[in-house]
Amino acid sequence: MDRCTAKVVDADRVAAVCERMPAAGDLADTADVFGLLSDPNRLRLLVALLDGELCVCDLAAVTGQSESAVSHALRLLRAHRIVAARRSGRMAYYRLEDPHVRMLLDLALAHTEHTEAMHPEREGAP
Amino acid sequence: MDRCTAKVVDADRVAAVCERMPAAGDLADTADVFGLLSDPNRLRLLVALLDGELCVCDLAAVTGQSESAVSHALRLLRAHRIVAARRSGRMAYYRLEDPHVRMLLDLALAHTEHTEAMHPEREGAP
DNA sequence: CGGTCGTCTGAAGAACTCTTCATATGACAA
DNA sequence: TTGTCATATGAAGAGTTCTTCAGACGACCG
Repeated sequence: MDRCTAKVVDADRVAAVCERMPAAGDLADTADVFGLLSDPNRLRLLVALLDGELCVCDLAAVTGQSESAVSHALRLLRAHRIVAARRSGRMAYYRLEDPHVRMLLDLALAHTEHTEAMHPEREGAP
Repeated sequence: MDRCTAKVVDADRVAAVCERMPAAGDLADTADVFGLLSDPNRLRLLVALLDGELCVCDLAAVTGQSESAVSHALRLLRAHRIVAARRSGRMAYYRLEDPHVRMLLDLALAHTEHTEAMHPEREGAP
């Protein structure tokens, strides 16, 4: 409507796709979620939490990161309600809280395990 | 075995989770894919391509980006085999090529459309 | 052939993200 | 209370990613 200002080849398809396009806010939220899953260390943390809760130091051990790094990562994930903490004395046990993210992880991991070697960094047409 | 060096609370769970942890390479690939989906403009491009191919200028129109920005984004996506180009004269028509990514998009969008307002940036425990 | 159009590319600067170090907090033990 | 442990935080630096600009390339039109 208001966008789509410049030259357009297939105006009808463009209009149809604009119709179907989710709201900017929804797209931003979705992109944020993907962004949280886009760091190998955070991904390791989340995968570790797939089978149940773990404390910070065990998460550090499993994922091979410093406890500080783990704490920072968990803070981010907690702020976005992807993990939640249970405190018991001075220990903090984290669990995966967002079922939506769990599904994304399951789907993504199922595929990368089957899809052997999808080497990036190669160009398109020969 | 070799990692998990420092203090550990629940050694058995740590060992079990380490077992189940995917290879570093697989995790890196998965994180890469999520990273490609983590930019709102790239996400818009991919969503636009869900229903079929579009040329670069129409993609620019639909997503409200400059054609240069679209071209850069498509180059990245092409390098990772997520989209593919069909050339016809001086036009380039792009389509979504990776069915795995299509599934991730479908799953993610289905959820954000249902899940009203998942506001980020709020802390965990009160 | 020369001009224009659609697309692609490289380089540069701005903006963001990640890691680390140092320190803070709050719980528990002695 | 004092010390130590598990976790949390802030700030700074290194590294990465995005956007824009300027120009290149090949295809088509005249």
